Amino acid sequence: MNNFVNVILPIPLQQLFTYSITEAEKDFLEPGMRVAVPFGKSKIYTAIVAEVHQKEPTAYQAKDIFQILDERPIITKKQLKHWQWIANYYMCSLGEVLRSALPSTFLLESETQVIKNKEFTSESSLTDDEFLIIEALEHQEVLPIQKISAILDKKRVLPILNNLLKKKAIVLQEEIIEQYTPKLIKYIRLNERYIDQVALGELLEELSRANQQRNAVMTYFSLHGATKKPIKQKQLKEVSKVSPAVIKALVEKEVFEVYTIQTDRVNFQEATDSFKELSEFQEECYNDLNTSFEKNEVVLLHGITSSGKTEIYVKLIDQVLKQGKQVLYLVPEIALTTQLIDRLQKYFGNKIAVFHSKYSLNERVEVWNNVLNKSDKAQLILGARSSIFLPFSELGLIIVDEEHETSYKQFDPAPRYHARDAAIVLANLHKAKVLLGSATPSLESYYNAEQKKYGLVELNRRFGNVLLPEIELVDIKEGYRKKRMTKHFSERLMVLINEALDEKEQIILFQNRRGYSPIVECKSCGVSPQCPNCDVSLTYHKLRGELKCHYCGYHKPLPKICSACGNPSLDTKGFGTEQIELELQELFPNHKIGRMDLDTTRGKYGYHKIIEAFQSREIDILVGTQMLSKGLDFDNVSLVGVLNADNMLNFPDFRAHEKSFQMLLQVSGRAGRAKKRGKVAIQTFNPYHQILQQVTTNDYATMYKEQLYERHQYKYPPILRMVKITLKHRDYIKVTSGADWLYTSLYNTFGTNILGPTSPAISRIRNQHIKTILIKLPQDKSINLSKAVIQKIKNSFQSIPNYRPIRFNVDVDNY
DNA sequence: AGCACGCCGACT
DNA sequence: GTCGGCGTGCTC
Repeated sequence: MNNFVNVILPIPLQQLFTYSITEAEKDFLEPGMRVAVPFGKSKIYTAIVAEVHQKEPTAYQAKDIFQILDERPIITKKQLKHWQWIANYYMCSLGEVLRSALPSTFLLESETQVIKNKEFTSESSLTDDEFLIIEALEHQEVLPIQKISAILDKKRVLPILNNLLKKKAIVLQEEIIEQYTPKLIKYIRLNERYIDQVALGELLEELSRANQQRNAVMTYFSLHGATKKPIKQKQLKEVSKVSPAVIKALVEKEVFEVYTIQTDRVNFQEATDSFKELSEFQEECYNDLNTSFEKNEVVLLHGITSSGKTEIYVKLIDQVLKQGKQVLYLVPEIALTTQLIDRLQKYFGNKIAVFHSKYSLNERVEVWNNVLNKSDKAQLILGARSSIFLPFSELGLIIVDEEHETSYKQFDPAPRYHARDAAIVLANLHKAKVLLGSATPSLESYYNAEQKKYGLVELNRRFGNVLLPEIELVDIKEGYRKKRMTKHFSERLMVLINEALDEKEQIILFQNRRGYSPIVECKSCGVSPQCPNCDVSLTYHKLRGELKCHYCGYHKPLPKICSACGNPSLDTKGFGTEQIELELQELFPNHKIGRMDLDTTRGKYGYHKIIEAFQSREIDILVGTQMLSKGLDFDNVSLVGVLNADNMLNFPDFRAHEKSFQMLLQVSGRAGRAKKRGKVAIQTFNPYHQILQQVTTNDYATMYKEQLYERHQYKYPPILRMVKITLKHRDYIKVTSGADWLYTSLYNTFGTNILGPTSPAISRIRNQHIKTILIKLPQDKSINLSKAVIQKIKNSFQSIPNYRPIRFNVDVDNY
């Protein structure tokens, strides 16, 4: 009987691929294992086994697999089901899901290696390039193709290599490179023969003249006696203060032995704190949640900022861990949650594993393996959106914290999934519960709760009855008209800042734009420098004296004269965080100003440093973009200022109002903790805007009602679902005609439910012209059916030769 | 997606 | 004459 496997390859192709396997391989292979398979002319890829079967393909000859890479599945059956759901729902291939889901370390790829043929001698027959290669191979026997390319400084080296191959001068070989390197730590132990007291006495006697060596041995004993644990070489060196040579000498004398243990790169301490006593309201909320979970799979917890949601989560987590089940705690942006990690770590100690993209690949593999092995170290997983892809075996609870955050949605590349929604499906597969938590729930979740699809629990008290901050709107239209502004600060805001500084309290200022100023404009001719690759104005970054594009990374020095008219009359318009920071330094020279935005938080510990400096009160005023609004608690902040609320409100998106409300309330929540009532000042040109009014009264209910009414009126989610199609190409005419064609074909099925084609606000990025089409999925038809139609139209689109090179992205639930 | 193949214009 | 540009087709 012939045996075959269907495998998922990490490429964006819809189909699975079938390979032939031997009888022995059939007995060994299971879905979820990795195999290395030859693909195309020469490459070897890592694939995941999806199915083992006996159905021989008829249209082609299946190739043999190259190698089995695992002894047991590294992907669980539940994961494979979950992947399938994501691929179907978000209209992408399983291969794309695979690429996102698996740490890239697991995806070994072959690299072609060039090896010299030793029997080859007739070097005279070689061309110059060929000779260079052979010469390089004299020094180093094996060279990857890239190196060859570098040596010759040419891109196309394959023809040359083919000639060498013909002349039998070289051999090619595909090498698979294992990327994961376990971290090994050196330990020291005493040679067995000195366990005997007499032998030990003799040893010490023998070392009586070697003071340092004796010292090292004595230190070993005191360490060993104190901890009874294996002793690291490093530790011994540090405590005894001897040089490495001393230890080496003892090893050579066979007094000490060195051995290595593979360790995890990330280790947490044991738990140090016991759980906090819940307040009366928290306790009540906790009980409500448990009651709600009896009836609902998903419960939405709407708890105002500082209501102590985390403490309630902790109690729920503990309850689930005690049943021996795993808990996934999703957070929007893990790098911002060092405070949360610290807190959870105190309660759960080394049961926590953290998973996010700023971790190194090796660290991610370790977390993956720990989860797969159901290790004690990974009972509670704290992670960003991609942690829904970890190989859980027995998930009991998923917490989605700050459920409304947009960073749960992946926009590029595919799979364009929403981690909250994918988490609910994942929980379903595990029969686990989901808790969505937020102070400002997304309309869709609140709607689902209202429709009784989710349970709903509300928590309206701040912990310790701290009052909600007092929010005032400051009209800056007047201020500007009467020239009463101090740079970008209104009189009122200046008063509040001075008051807070006098009281030695800290201040957070929020401006949702980085750089110095978003537009540079010539006062003589009105021309402003644009990015050559994108359809945007360049942002001025004063510190670096540069004009920068925030979309493609293009940058150049600020020109002295206008490139259009030649006059030295360039001026800046609008302002970003950098300008605010500089203004503050001028206005408050005796206070320390900090800035937190994408530009200052690069690197693994970028955030950490700034947050710590602010927490330890080294910084008095912190200026930042929206990243300030996420999950940070500072106990000495009495004032939060929003410099301009209008650009958010006027953003051209159906969710602009909802998002503004959420962001403003979240930033406001940073004000006034423990001690006293905080103050929030929101500067705006339009203080009568209904959203701003709702923010001042913390009126979620009215905001929800009004926004939902509008969504009904204009048929937007959560009333309807949407799919967004994005077309991109370098040729403007090509995309435009493609978009028109697409509109016409979609019109037959969807009629007026299609919006577009439109050029987005930024219609060209990295020299790619963009067109978008929005499809509102009709309520009266099945969503799957509608998606099938879209898929069919996509296929026809791509079979038109002229449109084939146009990039075609489908984004389901593009919000 | 990646990669080979093949066809065409710009240079040693 | 070759190098390298990119359009086209295919991958079990």
